[in-house]
Amino acid sequence: MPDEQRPRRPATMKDVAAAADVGLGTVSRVFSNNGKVAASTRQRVEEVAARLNYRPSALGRGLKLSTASNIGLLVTDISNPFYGEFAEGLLGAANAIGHHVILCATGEDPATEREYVDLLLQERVGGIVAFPTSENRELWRSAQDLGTRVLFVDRTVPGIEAACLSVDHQAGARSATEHLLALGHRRIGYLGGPDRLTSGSMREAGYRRAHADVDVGVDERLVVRTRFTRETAYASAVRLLDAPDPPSALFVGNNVLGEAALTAVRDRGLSVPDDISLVMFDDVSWAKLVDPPVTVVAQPTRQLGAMAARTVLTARPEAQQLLLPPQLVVRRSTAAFYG
Amino acid sequence: MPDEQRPRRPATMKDVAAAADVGLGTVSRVFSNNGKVAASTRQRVEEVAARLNYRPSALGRGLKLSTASNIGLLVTDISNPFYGEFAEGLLGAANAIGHHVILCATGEDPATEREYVDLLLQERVGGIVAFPTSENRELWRSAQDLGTRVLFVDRTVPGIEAACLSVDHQAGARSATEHLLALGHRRIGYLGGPDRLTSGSMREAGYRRAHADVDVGVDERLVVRTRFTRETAYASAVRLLDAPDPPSALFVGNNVLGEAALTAVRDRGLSVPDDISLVMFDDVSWAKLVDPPVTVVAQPTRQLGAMAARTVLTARPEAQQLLLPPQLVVRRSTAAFYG
DNA sequence: TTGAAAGCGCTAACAC
DNA sequence: GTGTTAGCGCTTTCAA
Repeated sequence: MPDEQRPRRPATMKDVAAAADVGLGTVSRVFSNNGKVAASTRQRVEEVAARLNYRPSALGRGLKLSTASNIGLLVTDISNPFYGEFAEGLLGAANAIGHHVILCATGEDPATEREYVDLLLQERVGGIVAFPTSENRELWRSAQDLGTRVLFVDRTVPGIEAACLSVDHQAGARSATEHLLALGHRRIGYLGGPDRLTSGSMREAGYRRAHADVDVGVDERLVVRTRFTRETAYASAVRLLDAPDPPSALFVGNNVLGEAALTAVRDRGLSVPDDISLVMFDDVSWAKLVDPPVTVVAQPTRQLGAMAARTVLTARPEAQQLLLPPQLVVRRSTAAFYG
Repeated sequence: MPDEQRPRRPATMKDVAAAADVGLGTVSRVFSNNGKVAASTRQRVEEVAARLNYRPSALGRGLKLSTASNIGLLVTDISNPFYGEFAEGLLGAANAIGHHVILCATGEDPATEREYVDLLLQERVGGIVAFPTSENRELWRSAQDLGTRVLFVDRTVPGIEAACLSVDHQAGARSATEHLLALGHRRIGYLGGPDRLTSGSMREAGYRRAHADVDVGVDERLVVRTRFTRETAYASAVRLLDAPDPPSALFVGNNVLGEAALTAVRDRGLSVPDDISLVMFDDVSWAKLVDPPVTVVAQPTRQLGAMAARTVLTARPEAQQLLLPPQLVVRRSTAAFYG
């Protein structure tokens, strides 16, 4: 008995055409679903194709149409649950319109970003959905010049006109801060990301705006910006808590920072919300799981992802802004302050 | 002043060749880095290419070589932090060897899985790394017949010989259960996934094995299998806790189940570990954040992902098993039981 | 070391 | 309705 036959070479359209005794065009019409094909012919072709284990090559098709039908997703860290949620939403919507998603994680590193975008451009993706570092202006311009749709999420790149999808960070931060101010807090710490990032600076602006609205001054020693790594975030949180005249409340800019802050608070032996109130941007699963559950600014993360998938392929370079409202979810990590 | 020039059509190798006044082959040699090219020629070509904003088309290249240099990753839910960690590890390693990753999420649905694998096959990916549902045998066989490398992770598909990478679920579950038994627990609940999944049945086997080793019987009413959705998991956890003679300890099979169990325990007004001890498979970030921190069986998740990337493209169909050891991390959710 | 040419699998335009 | 054909952008002989 001979070796089981394992075709090294996948069947091509030509093979199918020959086996079904029809022309190449006919097979193409069957699989691309346009043009007329007699029902009987179609059936015969499909049978033959199934027998040959034929799958149309996206490579051949893409080359001919000179575009691949997939989209690139550029996040900073897919193990961050926020990006996980976003990706899940994006994936579902992309699949619904028949597009594959190529995933890239930059780790906030501009060089890695450059490398990945270059590769996506080589793949001739139809569009790129990105949480960009704020660098690489030339690169993004090249991408647009090449005809690749670009949709930024949460952040922008100075000098680049591109569609941008985002939650209203400023409004979210403002409502969180207002919540704390209304509870009587006057010394509210802010732990945020690098202000080079749009989302970070908008959140900080919201925090300041809320203070200004009620004529409370911001103590600059209580405003700390840090990179999104566990170590630096933790160190920054500690610095905030150890300030000479420490804050009675803390507003943290995302879930990674929130983890760090919560850990630091615990390590300090402080209790939430008795010693310090806590509000976090992003409603990740653990916010409800810890004790007390954390008051958060919730983003419609999954919808954001789905919307990105639906938007990116039609994104016009003329800056188009899509702003979704976030929502304050009050839980038990925030309490009234009696000075 | 005329409109800024935005080439609708990306420059091709031919354009570069013409502009640099060399042959097509020469340009190809420059960018594919094989064959000899004079240094001066190379430089000229590179300059011209940069000026034209040229990027080699992966489509053309893939068609010619009849394989795309990317790999498909098929998870069930990328918003699950376990898959996020895994993907992060995979991405890093794949990037290091110059491969793109196409991400797919099945939601444990065989039909969705079929759809995605079909698409990956059409894309002519070099390999597929999958956490498969246990169905679709024919599909996986087709994939292998087409010459696509397949690497299963954590699970297998009946009837398919494929390389499989996994943590030693049985050993992990066993050590978790032994830990509880050593603490004096005799009624240990098990909340696991569907036993159709290899990982689930291995974990259950480990749980049973630990009992057998010390001659403690397993009360079948304390063994509950559930789907990985929040609702069903929560309902199952409640059922376990409300059993007539409830368990004094609980071993849960993954982080989603763990979330559900913890929530159910809280809603029941029980306290951990006084009323019930808890061990979970997967060391996700919130395990350290909740109070008390949860004892877990930690997987080297990121390494698993990196190893998958490095393995998949050489994976031989002859079943090859790679088993990594998990590690019990004792924290404060488990305590001695004094019957 | 370089140029010319064939062809990878597919689509679309055209002829029948 | 269906067959034929000309490329899409690239790699790779084969000559020069």
